[in-house]
Amino acid sequence: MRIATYNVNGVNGRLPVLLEWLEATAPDVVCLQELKAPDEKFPAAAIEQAGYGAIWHGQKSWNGVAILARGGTPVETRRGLPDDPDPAQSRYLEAAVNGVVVGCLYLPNGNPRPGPKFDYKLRWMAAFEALAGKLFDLGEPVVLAGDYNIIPTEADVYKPERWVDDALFAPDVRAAFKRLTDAGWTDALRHLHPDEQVFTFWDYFRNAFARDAGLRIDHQLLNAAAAKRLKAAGVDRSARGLPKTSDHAPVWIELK
DNA sequence: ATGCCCTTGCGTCAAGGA
Repeated sequence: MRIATYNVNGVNGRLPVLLEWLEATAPDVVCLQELKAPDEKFPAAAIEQAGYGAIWHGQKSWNGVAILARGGTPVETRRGLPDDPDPAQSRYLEAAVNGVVVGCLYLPNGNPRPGPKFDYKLRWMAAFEALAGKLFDLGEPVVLAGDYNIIPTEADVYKPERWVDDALFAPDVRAAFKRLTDAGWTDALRHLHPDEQVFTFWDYFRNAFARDAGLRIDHQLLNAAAAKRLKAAGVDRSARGLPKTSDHAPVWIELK
């Protein structure tokens, strides 16, 4: 079972890229972030045509998350975080697919720091951490996949010194991510590629992708039941090179 | 220290992203 997460940066603007990638790689489950579309503008027909059932949690202009299942339909288990600090922002959706619980998240960016946006990021992370605590011991495999907007360590950014004041690399943000892995959640990509430089995002500025000036901010955290089944993980870098593409690349894991 | 690029929205600029 292959589970992918992909911040599409506008599901309608990137629809040709999304469909090309689905066709080329055929993941079993896909978590999408940054739909930037209200519910009624989610391209459900085109996605169904590609062979995927879907559930989505949209919002006008910003945010928005969706879960796709190849040849089926995800069974929704949660919409929004419990104690969400701002329920108007669509950033969390959760579903069961073939016995695996998949949480799809779009964690707030938090810039500029300090400020209200950074405070919101911290509050959102606290609510997410509380939910993760409940999900870990569910008994079934759980995968929390999405755009975390967190650079976990200096190894996850092309030039750490440039990012010391950024909300993605802030000490309390990195500490929150470390608390999750210390609690037993497995950072799938880093677990299988401990010494490799692996990026999932390259900004549109300064020809960043061509220079490989990237960040690793899209993650899949696995509870113990899911980690036992982890076989492989990787980044579909080729999608980042397509015309009119997202600034993120899809990240995938393979579970036995 | 700042802009770079790219998206959406009632829109020909602003705001958000990371």
